[in-house]
Amino acid sequence: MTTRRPTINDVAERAGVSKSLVSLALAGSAKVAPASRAAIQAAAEELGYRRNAAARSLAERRTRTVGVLALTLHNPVFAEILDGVQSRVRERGYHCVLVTGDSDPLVERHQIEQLLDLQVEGLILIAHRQDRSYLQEVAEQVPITVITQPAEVGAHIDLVSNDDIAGVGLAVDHLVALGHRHIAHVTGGTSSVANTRLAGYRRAMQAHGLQDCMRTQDGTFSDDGGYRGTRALLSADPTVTAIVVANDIAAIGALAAAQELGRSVPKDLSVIGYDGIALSGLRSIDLTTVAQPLTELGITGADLLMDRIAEPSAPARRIELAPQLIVRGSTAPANG
Amino acid sequence: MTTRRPTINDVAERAGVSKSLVSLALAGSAKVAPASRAAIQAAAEELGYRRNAAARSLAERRTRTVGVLALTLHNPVFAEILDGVQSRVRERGYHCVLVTGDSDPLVERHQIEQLLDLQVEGLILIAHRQDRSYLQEVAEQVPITVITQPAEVGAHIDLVSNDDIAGVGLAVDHLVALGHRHIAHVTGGTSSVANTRLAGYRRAMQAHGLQDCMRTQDGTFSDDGGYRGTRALLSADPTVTAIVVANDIAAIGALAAAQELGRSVPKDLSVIGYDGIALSGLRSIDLTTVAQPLTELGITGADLLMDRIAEPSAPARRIELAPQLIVRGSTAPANG
DNA sequence: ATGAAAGCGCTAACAG
DNA sequence: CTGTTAGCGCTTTCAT
Repeated sequence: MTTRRPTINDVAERAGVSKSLVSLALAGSAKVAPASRAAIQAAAEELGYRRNAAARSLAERRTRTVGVLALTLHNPVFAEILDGVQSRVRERGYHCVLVTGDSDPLVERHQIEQLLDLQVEGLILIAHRQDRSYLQEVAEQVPITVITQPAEVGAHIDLVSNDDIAGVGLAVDHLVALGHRHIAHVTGGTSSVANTRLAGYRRAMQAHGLQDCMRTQDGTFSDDGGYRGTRALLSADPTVTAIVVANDIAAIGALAAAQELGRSVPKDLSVIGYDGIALSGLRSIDLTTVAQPLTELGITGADLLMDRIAEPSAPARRIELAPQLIVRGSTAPANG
Repeated sequence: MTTRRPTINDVAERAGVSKSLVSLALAGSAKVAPASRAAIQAAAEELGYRRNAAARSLAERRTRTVGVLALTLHNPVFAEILDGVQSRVRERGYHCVLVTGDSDPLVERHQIEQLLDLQVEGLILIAHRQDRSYLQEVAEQVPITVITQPAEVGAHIDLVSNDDIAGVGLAVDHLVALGHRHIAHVTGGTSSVANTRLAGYRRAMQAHGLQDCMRTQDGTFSDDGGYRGTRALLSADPTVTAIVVANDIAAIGALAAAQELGRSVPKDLSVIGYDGIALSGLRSIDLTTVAQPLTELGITGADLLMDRIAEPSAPARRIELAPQLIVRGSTAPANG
């Protein structure tokens, strides 16, 4: 620990060869004599040698590293997307450096700058908070793939998202099929994701000729937002029999609000979430939800980025994945 | 993006000075003439220059980076600890590289090796799965701080953990005060953390003279583990009136199991969790729990590591933080 | 206050 | 198959 780390020179000296040969051997080249290879391996082993990643990337002029920014680690939805991202990135021979902005655009931007300093070869942004022009600027330096954020993205940026319009449609369809008409929406706030889900709600309600029954209430993507929104909604309008909440975490808050107001779920009130996090399936929560293909979102995002790194001038791709309704115990027929 | 990134030489040329001066100016040295400084700043700006972290660490022979390994990102308990770690590490002028082993010891080890290749100056392990001898070996190369894992740690390794023995004691005390005697424990499995909590349970029960009422059931630290464990327990022994579950996530599973078996919580059965994750406070969960000072655990861990990096030969420190009982709606008087 | 020169540890041609 | 020679982009003496 106190002593200097062994370098490739130390290994070369000990093995009695040149350092280039050590480099070759360590890279697994076929044209190193078995004897030399063995000597080198032994020397490296004995010395506890590990190559210096900084020196390596400097010499190779590439870092084999991609930066990944997740909005927050507190919502498990990101852990699930990250599973996909990390596994695929590693499969393709790159490393991930993971950072969060804790939902704060400034921190987020600072983190992105850090990643850029690290000379990441690409950037994956999972539900970022940056504006289009900044992203565009960054995209000029390094390929970017955005996961989950349909709007706010400029040219040259690859994108994979879930089809939220269709997803919220699934939710509304399900409720309508159960006989509900007074279906309200508790929103996720003002982000582009929240807006898209709101738009999906409006479109679906209209498609069912239910525009006169539309009712929206401001909320956030947090437990508390869902709780407050639902309380306000139910107090102001007791005719509501079903609520589409902007995400699962907020829907869990909605469940609590309903319970406090004496509305039994699903008998008196149906509640439906969005995301499909593992949590929603916990038996004590048992939330009907629209599941995004979370891991696949991550895998696809990683593929997009790695493809672009391999071929930077390829045209930008926009992929939309299909959501899936998971019916659980928080929804039931109206007037049940 | 296609064009080569500007280097310090480009900046120097453009500003009409030597690259050493650029280096000095960028480091904020006072002995750079204001005029040169301005020219350099302007040139850097125009070129969109950012210094290459790899080259820098190579020249400086330090990376200003610490590696952080978290057991998994799926349990939000780690997000909360990480908040503390990251904020303090950054405050002290270092960067974090965050990785997970997804609860798999092999993946975990591979990740640690990666971090070592990156030449991190220190390692923070949050609930790792490595054995003592491997850790010891790594600790010879780089300072290590372990968060949350009381046992399994050798010499020269700093440590901060929650006092789980006392924590489980708090839980048992609370239940005893409510009149419970048949207090069972659903364990977290075989990890050292799980063992410590089990030991805490046994000790507390004995302290109350309740050794004859002790009842333990194998579980895991997951929702499912809590669910299965609780089902098995309740089916085998209906006299149990209260359960201490190994962590919050598993306790949420326990809640569901109780409900399915027709035991109403807290009326017929008290359930208490461990960790104090935000989730446990959600109104629809409302779990009584023993809260660890999660953020503080992270901050303290970061401090320990940074202190040791600054002074490698200081004696190892072991810090234990005090847990705190949070009484919510999942516990109530016995025979209520 | 500024520049020249010497590396940091490694890879990558290029000769043999 | 193996060694020599150049850097990669930056910091850091050491002169001036």
